[in-house]
Amino acid sequence: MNAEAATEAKPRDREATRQRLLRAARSLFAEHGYEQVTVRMIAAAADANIALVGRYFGSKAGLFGEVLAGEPTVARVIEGDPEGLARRLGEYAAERMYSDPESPILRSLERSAGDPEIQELVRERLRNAIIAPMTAGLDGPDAQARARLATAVFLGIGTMRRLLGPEVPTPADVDRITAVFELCLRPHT
Amino acid sequence: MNAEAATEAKPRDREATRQRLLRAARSLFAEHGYEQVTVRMIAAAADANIALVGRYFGSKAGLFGEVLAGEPTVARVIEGDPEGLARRLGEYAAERMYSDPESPILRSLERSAGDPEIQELVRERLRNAIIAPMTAGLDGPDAQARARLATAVFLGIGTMRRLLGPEVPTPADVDRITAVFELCLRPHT
DNA sequence: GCGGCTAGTAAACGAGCGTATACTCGCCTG
DNA sequence: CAGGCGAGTATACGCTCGTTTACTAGCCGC
Repeated sequence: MNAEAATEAKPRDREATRQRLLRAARSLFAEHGYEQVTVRMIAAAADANIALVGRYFGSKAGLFGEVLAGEPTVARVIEGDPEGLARRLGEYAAERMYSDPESPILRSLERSAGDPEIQELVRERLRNAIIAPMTAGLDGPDAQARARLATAVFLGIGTMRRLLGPEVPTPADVDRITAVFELCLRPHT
Repeated sequence: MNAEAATEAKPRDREATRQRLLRAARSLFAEHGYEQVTVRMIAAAADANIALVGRYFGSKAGLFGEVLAGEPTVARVIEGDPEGLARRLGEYAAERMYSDPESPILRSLERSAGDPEIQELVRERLRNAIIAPMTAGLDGPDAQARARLATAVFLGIGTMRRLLGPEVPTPADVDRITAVFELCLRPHT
């Protein structure tokens, strides 16, 4: 009757333990950001030993990198027809402003920037997984600058939500945010 | 001939030392954010003893709070006629994206959020010094939501600049960013 | 001229961190 | 059934952090 089977049985299974650590890390990083999460928290959440983080991922930074790499969350929003991109971004950002049912790792991007190694990981992820595919769907020479601006708005909304707490978005909010994204992404004034 | 007079003479002057610590802290916090700055760094930069931080400001958090309180930087941009607010925000954000000649403490807002006490300070500062005065210049029932969105864009641009490095803003960028702020602040669609 | 208030100093403390090491135990092969 | 490989564990190491304490030394009023 004690805390034996938290989520599922735990036989000696390297891969299963690895996955538990990965899932726990993903959840915690998304919730609190890289710096605020300790390997002890991750190990406890995964019901695993601290040393296994080092054993399976080399280091905390390595684990974070693997979490980032396995994160498909935003691709669904960004890829797809460029026509509805602004709308999808608007809805996603508005919903993110309200409540965060699934925890997207994107949320940790803005607040994980202490260790230079981590900053490099975040930068690369930001470029390759967000700005690059977004730029690919745009026309014009300043496509990257526009994608960058849209990403800035996206991150900023997340930051505000984190700092000030969620706020129920009205349909008007979604429309306004969508319009902002459209303006960011529009080829030229 | 050794490192005696770094910037100015240093007689036993409580107030002067306090100010040196305050200035050093302001600069470092703005550059690296709260978490990344240690009291040892501050004391070294101020050419003062570590213990004085505790003595004069109570704690590192207290020092940060005093730095925040004495920061008039953004008021100049936000206050003034609401007509040109979007333009001023646009120019400031664009310039901030490019280069940061004077170091505004605002930059540390987004990345200083670990300690709950600090988060509370940042939240309060964000509300009182940015959102509230911005809301005051707007009309309509959703004025605060609009100010909040504009602030989100503002912070997001800062975050991007910090993560990806500065990028030379073209006049078109300034215009686009200004248009974004106008859209954020406009009463209704 | 000197005693006491006070600015400034040096050093250490305790806690928390990421990481590494030495060990135990369960399972699977031969 | 015996042996060993590897998953999992307990624990400690080294470091840095913010903070505190005990001390030194300069100025100012009497």
